[in-house]
Amino acid sequence: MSTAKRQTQQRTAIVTAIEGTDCTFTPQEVLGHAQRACPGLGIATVYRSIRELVEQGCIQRVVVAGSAPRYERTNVTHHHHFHCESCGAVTPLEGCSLKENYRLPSGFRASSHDVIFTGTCPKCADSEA
Amino acid sequence: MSTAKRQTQQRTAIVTAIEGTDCTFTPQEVLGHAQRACPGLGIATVYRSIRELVEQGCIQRVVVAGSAPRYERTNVTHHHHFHCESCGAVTPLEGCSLKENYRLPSGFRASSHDVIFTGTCPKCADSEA
DNA sequence: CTTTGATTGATAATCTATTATCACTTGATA
DNA sequence: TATCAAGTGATAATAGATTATCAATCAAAG
Repeated sequence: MSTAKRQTQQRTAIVTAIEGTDCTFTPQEVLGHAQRACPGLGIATVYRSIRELVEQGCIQRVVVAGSAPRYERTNVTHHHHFHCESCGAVTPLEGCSLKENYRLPSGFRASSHDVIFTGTCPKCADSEA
Repeated sequence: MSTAKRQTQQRTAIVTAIEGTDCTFTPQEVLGHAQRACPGLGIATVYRSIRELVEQGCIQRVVVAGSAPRYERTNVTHHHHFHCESCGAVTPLEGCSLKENYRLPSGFRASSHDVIFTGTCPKCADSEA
């Protein structure tokens, strides 16, 4: 996963941070992780790299509930998401929960689909109990 | 569906406009429809009424792709959405396309779920051809 | 019909995400 | 190593959605 012509500490740190995520991420989260390897890193550079990676098709924007816009690597297997209303975490759910034989009404052509479950994650369910 | 104490032309027009939608709507769309019955209507009043209706549980916020935030009546039968990348329209899809026997990993408790198909709607597919 | 506080419209303000600007820094090449 | 355009950080600017403000209006009650 390369972002552009020059290899800079910043880009390396950003790409490494993104590759380290297990699911979706926000620009702010990337900033936080990448700053460990690259302390002075600024948010503008994160946005620049994210835009490049989107243009390259390495990552894509995904929409999860009312939270801030998120991105996700495209080189991951098909999966869906669980959004915890309590802690805000977005967790990947393996596999696809759609009916195998589901068909859209005639005329509709879907290039992709998303399934988002909303509720309470195990961690928050425990702390509530 | 009432919104508050006084019955005003504005609230009536807004509620009527919302009841007339077949699926999701944005504040701007409500403004446009309600202004037919109530010409001077301002966007602030639409936002005020929408907030009241959300607090009353009559409508809820839904998230559809990268489009502006949308709302939807809660008194509709369970369904999902198709988002046309070409024209931006959001169309309701009857029924539920999830596997009947689908179970979340242990520990997760979902209070709701959303399925969003993205692609081309019949209208746009026709005009492309 | 008068009163009065709820409601409204216009618009300024706010909030958050994202982009543009620009002087300074630095990777890659000669 | 010297050069120089790509890249960067700080921050101002932008954009869009939503909320706050406030004087004017109006529904409802007497």
